[in-house]
Amino acid sequence: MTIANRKQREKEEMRSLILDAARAIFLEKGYEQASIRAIAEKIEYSPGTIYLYFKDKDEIFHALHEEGFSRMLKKMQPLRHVQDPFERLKAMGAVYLDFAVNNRDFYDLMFILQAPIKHEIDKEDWEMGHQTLDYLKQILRECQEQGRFPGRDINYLSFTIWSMVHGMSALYCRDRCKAYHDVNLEPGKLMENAYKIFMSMLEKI
Amino acid sequence: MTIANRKQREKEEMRSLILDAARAIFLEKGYEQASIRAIAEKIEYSPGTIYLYFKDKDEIFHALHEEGFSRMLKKMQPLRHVQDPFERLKAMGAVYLDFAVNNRDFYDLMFILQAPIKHEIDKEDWEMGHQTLDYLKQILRECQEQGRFPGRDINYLSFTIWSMVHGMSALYCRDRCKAYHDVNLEPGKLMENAYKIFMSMLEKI
DNA sequence: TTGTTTACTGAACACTGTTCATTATTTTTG
DNA sequence: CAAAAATAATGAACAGTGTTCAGTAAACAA
Repeated sequence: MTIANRKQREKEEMRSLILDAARAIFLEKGYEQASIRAIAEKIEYSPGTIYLYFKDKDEIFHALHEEGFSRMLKKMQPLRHVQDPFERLKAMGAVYLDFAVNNRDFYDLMFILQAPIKHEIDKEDWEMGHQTLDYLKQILRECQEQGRFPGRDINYLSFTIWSMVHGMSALYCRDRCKAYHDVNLEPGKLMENAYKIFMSMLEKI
Repeated sequence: MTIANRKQREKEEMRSLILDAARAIFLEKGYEQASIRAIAEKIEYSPGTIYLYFKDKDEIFHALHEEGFSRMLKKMQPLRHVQDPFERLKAMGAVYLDFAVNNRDFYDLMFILQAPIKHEIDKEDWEMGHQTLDYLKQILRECQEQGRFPGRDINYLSFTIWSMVHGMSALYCRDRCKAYHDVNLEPGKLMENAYKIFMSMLEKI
């Protein structure tokens, strides 16, 4: 069975070779500007070869999409050690924003780009997205058990919070923070302080 | 001078003929999917003609971008009649969200798409965007004069609020509200209730 | 009517994602 | 080991894209 094993391994190696090149190009140029030919050239194969490992451009995209969520989830792991649920909530938002700022193109790919989302966000494929959202809801439930957010619906509340942090991230990713350049405010400072305001609002809700 | 006048008029008519076709196609297919050839075919001219009236695809995009802001600003006009600044703030957010939901593709074009934004958001071109943002800041200042938002920085506070409503709008435009489909929550209901929560948070800040 | 300016055309260029007959390599079989 | 079968990789081709530009047609001025 060693030969079949090797074939299998080589197939996977080729896939990740393509993905490595694709990641670099996708994250640098964006979805539309990244071309299959550029990916092929980077790994020194012909364009046609890529289609032996991926059905189409969207499938490559989708693989990176999953990788993004996997990375984000990994960054959220340490949160489990934060005892107080409200502190954990605050930390989660901070991790989220940190991820968006430091993995700008991954974030864009995961939450802004339209491409592979069309028919899969309500299916199993959106797994890790749901996982993250469920984790947020769980924290909110724990907060409520401690008396916070009295009478608030967890679904609406989670959407409120998600919208807030996504809003900042999306304005950042798509360069709309520049609207504050005239008052000499960098995106980082802007986001940090806006997040502080939002958290102090959550405390008093 | 009547002949030069007519020429001028015809030039403008041609421009808006192109823009009408472009608007329909841009808003239906999105920026990348909309092709110059499709626009040309719609108005029954050759593709080359379009380049006699617009420098490139981005310039067409930019014209629609401006039109979007102009439309949004128009919808905000009635707000001037709302006396209480906090009520005006609430109404402004509602108008913003309403615009995003009912002019989804315009909103996308104005606040999410990257295309023509690159080098102009900090110049005069972003005029109407700044105008809208300044209006928000003005309302917040009036709120503060009435004792609301004590000690809060207007810039950070405005970014907090913008992020929140943009977050919902962006999640809506890019279909991420589907994450709540499993709990039978429509985007409309989601946004309405999340906005209520956010407003009640602003009241208690 | 002639000459000149203006408006428009559509073929061409360099790109894109994707397919597929052809070629090259590797593995299996005789 | 040689031949046959299976697998892998190619790159030309197709239909599409934004954009340019030599050439043509129409409108204007003399």
